[in-house]
Amino acid sequence: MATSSIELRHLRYFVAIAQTLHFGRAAEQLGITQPVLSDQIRRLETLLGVQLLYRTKRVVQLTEPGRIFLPEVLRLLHQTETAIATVQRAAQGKLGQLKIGYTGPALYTVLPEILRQFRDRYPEVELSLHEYCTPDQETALLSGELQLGFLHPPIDSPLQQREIRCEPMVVALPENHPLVNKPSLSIKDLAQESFILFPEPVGPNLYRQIMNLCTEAGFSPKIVQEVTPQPTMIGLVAAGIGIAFVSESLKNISRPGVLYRSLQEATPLLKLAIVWKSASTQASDTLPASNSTLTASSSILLDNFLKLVDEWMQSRC
Amino acid sequence: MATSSIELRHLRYFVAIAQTLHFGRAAEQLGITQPVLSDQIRRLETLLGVQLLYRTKRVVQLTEPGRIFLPEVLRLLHQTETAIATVQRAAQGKLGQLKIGYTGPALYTVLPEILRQFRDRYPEVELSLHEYCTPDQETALLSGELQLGFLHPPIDSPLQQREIRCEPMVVALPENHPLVNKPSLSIKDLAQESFILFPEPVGPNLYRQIMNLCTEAGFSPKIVQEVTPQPTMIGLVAAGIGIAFVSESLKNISRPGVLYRSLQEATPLLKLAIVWKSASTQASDTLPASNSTLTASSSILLDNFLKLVDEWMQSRC
DNA sequence: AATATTAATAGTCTTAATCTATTAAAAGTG
DNA sequence: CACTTTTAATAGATTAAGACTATTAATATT
Repeated sequence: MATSSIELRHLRYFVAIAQTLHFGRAAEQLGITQPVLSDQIRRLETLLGVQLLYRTKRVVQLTEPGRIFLPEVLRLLHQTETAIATVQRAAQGKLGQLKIGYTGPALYTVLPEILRQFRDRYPEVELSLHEYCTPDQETALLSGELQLGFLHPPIDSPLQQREIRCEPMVVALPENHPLVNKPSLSIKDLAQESFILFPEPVGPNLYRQIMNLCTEAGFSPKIVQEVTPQPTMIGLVAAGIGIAFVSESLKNISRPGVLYRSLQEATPLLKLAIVWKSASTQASDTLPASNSTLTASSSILLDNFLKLVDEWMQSRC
Repeated sequence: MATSSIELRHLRYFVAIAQTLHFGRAAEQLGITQPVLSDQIRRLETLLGVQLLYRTKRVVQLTEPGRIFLPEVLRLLHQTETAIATVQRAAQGKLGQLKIGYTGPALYTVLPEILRQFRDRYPEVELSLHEYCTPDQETALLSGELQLGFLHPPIDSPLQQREIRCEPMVVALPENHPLVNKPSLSIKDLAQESFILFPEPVGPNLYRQIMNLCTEAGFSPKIVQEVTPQPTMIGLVAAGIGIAFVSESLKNISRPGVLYRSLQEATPLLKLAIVWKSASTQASDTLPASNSTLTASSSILLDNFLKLVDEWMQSRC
């Protein structure tokens, strides 16, 4: 009883014989002996229930079903090779999907440059980008929804992180504002001002930093508007609604009607870090040798990304 | 040393485990035992050089390459099934290509009806039709260029044939021709007429028949024009160039200005036969038992066509 | 008629796929 | 914390399948 099913071997053998139309030569080509080939082809025909070859002692020909089968099989074998190549490229981190979170400020500083470099090196890796605020990124990273985050420390979750940038906040003023002409600006000068600020949950740490600075200067800031994207904040500043703290890199996006001033004393600092979940979710550190492969299997894509960020930072120093 | 290569079995096993994420259940589903599955998957990973699964003693997960591999493999297995189904349908004569030759007159009688019936029953068989005159069909059938011919016997080649129709030729006359009013028409009445005839090589037998008839009636026909398609001949008759012998079924294509008259005495007969090359090209009749399968492998499509023609003829009696 | 070519057959050997039984590790439970 | 349950890996034996060599039967070709 022939229990076994059709295997790729059978198909490879069939192709060889369909192309040579000669059992002896086909067998030689395949590196097997002729009786084996005869047997295997017969087995294939039995499994299919279809006669593929018309053979006499002298001549071999494809039957009509065989002629129809051949291109199908060729396509199949070709796709098998493609699939194997694909999975091997994926294993090298040249293929796949990387889910990345980022905050608004990250988008105006390092993110574009890093992403561009990564795409240049790994053009077939799909980068799926999601704008999340820092706390949301933390949970998404822990759940595995994101694999890498560009966010603002400190964070307390058990995640790996690496600070990649730290920039001071500056004050954005409408161009006709009286403080524009003051040679040096202090926090105390802002006591009576109307503030445009982001909502607390979007960046609780920075929010606290700003609040503490004001409190130390002896006042509680009057918040007239809470909005999220920094360009929107700048827009409101231009409209004369109030003043705002924005990250220094926002200066690059110059907007008519808005001027930026640094604070002379202590200033809020916006730190940017990349954060990811440690590969050793399980007790992988109990296994001594296979550690590297475990990390690799977890995500080479991530490793490659981190490596690239490292290189990028070194080239900046 | 792992000499063997990747087989469909490995892929089937991988799919099962990728879907269950459980060695035990996947093995059960596959009808094998769990250690076998573990071993085979490990072997697949070795052959690929890629870790597909991340496994602890407790949990099984797909690695990123594994996730990418899965849909490829599913597609591959699906196409394998499709290819198998295709070749099996081809073996039943439901799929394939049949090359058929026909003469002009066949096109105006039985051919359309038979083709339509065949298409209805075997919609996926591609009928490739070629208009050839009788002698050309003979050589094309012998060389294998055509598998079936609709032509006009007799033929002397060693081909199988079956007469499917025999129709008398009628005389096509311009409507203002004096012979139109004669109650019964004889060959002798045509002695002085101008004839429009097909060239001899197109239908040597019929040509000879007509010539003999005229000779017996004591004259040699005056041929004013040799043209091929019968509708063109009718057109020339309508133009008053001469008279013509056409097959009776041409009456169906009524053309203003042309009238048809039968000959009262002996009349040329146009026989139509289907002709094909015998399946026993080799000495297949020396083998007693496997004869049917040999015929089948040669062309079931042809067999099916012949069977249908048989049915069609019986329904006509 | 003789020779060469070719696919099939017979019989043996070896590999590898599979099985059963067991182990090691991890998670849940009283 | 011990105890049970669950799960994948390991070990060893068995069997099936693939592959090899040698031979045969049939058919062209000379």
